[in-house]
Amino acid sequence: MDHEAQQERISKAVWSILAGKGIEHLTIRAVAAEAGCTTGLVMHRFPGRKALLVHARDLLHARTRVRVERLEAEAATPRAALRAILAQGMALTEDSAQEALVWMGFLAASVGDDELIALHRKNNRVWRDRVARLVEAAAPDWDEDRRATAVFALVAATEGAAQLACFDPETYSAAAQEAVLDTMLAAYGLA
Amino acid sequence: MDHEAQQERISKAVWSILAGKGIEHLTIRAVAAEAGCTTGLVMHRFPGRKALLVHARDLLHARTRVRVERLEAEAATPRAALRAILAQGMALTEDSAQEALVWMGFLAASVGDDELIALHRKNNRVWRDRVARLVEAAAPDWDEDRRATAVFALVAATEGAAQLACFDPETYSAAAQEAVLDTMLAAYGLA
DNA sequence: GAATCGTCGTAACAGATGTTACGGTAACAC
DNA sequence: GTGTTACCGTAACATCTGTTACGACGATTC
Repeated sequence: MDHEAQQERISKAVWSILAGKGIEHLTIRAVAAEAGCTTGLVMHRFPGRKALLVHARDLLHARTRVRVERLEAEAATPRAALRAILAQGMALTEDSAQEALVWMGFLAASVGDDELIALHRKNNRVWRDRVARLVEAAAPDWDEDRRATAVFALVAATEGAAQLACFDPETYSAAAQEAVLDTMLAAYGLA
Repeated sequence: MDHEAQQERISKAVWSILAGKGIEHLTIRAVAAEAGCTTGLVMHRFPGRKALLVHARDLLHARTRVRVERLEAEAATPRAALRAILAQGMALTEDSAQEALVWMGFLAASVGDDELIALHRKNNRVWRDRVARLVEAAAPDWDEDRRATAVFALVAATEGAAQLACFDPETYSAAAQEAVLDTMLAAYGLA
């Protein structure tokens, strides 16, 4: 009856399949089975397969936004906030490792699709701007080039680390990821 | 007539589709069309679709290996070699941006597939070990933890930067990527 | 109580996909 | 010339996929 709740349940099924089986197995029928409903309901809630991806992506983006905003609000200093939100983006727990897989699924689905690429760019720039804002607060006297480079390095390293870790957690443990984050923040003068 | 040459041509078609249309559009027929042959020939050269992915991946791995070994041989110092091979892994040119997309396609195809994941881990550890060897040569007095963390950071940052860049080259230009690499090497004391 | 509307499950459909089987063709051996 | 073999293109097959259409069921309204 509650359409929004149904959409959310279906989007969670999309995440689950993306993380567990990969984008190649993301079919309407698989989503319906995972969500515990029929393909009919899925198609009544979403106009098509791509809308499924878009909504699941938007929802995940919104979730991480509130999570990150809470971390930011709870942090004592901009530097603590910076570290907290970057750590949140890595694959430190089972859940965040799965999220990294989901993001990768969205990314893989975006190749060759202008609409999804545009969506990715928009969301990713929001993320980068958030990190940039915190870096600016943490080091207000830096010039723009230095800030931009540090932001790029931090965003790239955390994203890359998450990806490496979720495919080879033995080689790249949670402790190793945190060590990377801490040494980078220290090396760039943001610790 | 030359089976190996045919396999290579077909694998290049796989790369092309992976970079241009994404893994979801990687079908036998699309590969055959891209390679300029029939699906019959593709299936005579490869036992199935997954073998297509595996061979294309192995071939790309071998290509980057010889490229990286030449860069390493031509470098004057271990630090120069380190920078050269890491730069090679970023999306600094149109070709390397496409390669980053291809790697992502392989990665996306590996989700939920134990055989492909194992292959990815093996190849990726080879890559990490190569970086580790150069870091060790560049900073022989470091303890193992410090080395491992630096290696992880460098590998993660370059891979992450390549991924960010190939989806949003305006925001993450080649110059910005090189700035990230240089500042990271400097920050970790490896410049 | 009858009509109407929203909700959703079932089934169908057209097209695509991986894979297999078969047939033709050219080179080669004798 | 005839048989044999390797090669590969065509077509078929079963299955899967996204999407659409239709009908049943329940609530609501008059």
